[in-house]
Amino acid sequence: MDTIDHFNLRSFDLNLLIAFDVMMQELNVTKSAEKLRIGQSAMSHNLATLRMLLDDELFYRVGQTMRPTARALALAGSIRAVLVQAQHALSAGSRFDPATEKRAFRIGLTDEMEMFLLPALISRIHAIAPGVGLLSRAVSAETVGIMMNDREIDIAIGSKDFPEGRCHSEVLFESEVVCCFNPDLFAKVQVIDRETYLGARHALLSQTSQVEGCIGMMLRTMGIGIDVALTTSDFMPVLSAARHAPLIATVPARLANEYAPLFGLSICPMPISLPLPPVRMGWPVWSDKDAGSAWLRDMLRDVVKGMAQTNRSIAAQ
DNA sequence: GTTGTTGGGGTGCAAGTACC
DNA sequence: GGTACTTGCACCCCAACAAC
Repeated sequence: MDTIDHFNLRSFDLNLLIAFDVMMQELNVTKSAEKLRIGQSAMSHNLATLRMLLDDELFYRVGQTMRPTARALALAGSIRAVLVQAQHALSAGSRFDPATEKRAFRIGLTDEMEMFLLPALISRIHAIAPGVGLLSRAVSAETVGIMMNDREIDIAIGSKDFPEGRCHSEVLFESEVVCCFNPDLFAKVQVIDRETYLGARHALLSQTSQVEGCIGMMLRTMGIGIDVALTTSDFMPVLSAARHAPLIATVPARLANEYAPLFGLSICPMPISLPLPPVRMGWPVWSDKDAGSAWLRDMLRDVVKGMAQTNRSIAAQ
């Protein structure tokens, strides 16, 4: 059995491991500090202490982001494992062993998130937690709070704010939309510029009863009106409509990149900058002490992080 | 046992630096 | 010029220790 050098460990503030772990997730000193609820300079001091103790730069700056060194990458897995184990040990009465657990989680997702996240999430869960299942429930901004309150879902993902006080939330990733169009139906158009966008008819997504959808609403609040020919809650009909009619489909970039080519559609950046809310993950306060729920949140963070890394490598090629 | 002193650790402020 | 990170310095808190 391994022995523990208590004397040496005593000289190492274990909070530094938490700082390291958060830094590995955020790769940003300011955001890590916010997450730990300390000042940005305190976070920087923590990093400096870690660098001195571990005799490695750990994170180095590249432009506006921080990148982990090989040593940091090598340490990340072990440190995360130590922290997860500590959390499990401390959450009395609430243990969760993914390898043996038989349980179904209920996740509230929009149609977009279902297509985007679910395949990668279930693939990851299947690999490490064969007894865990997922039940996807459709949610909207109007229903998410009620469903959490009624314990119909363990976790929800969407772009709307979650009811304050009754649940916690955190940003999973930033939103981005692009324009998709059938080049055969838009003669002489290579790129959708502002003038073309405003002069065209549109197919949009809407999670509410509003015909104009959230994109149309955002544009209206900016004093811009567009001609909306179609809105649906499902993005596949939106893309299909753009394939068969001279319509511009404004859809999330993540889905456009994957599915627009299947419909023979061209993809262009959105010519008008929109204040899109980030995609957030929310969970009810009653699930705070549920180790399984915490595990699922970690899975989602990892899946999103993995997708971001994949996108970065594709962009770099 | 109580009180005062000292030193270490953690944090924030502010200035400096690097990068876009 | 704006944003993000680093660094030096000062402050505060708290534990350890000494003096009474």
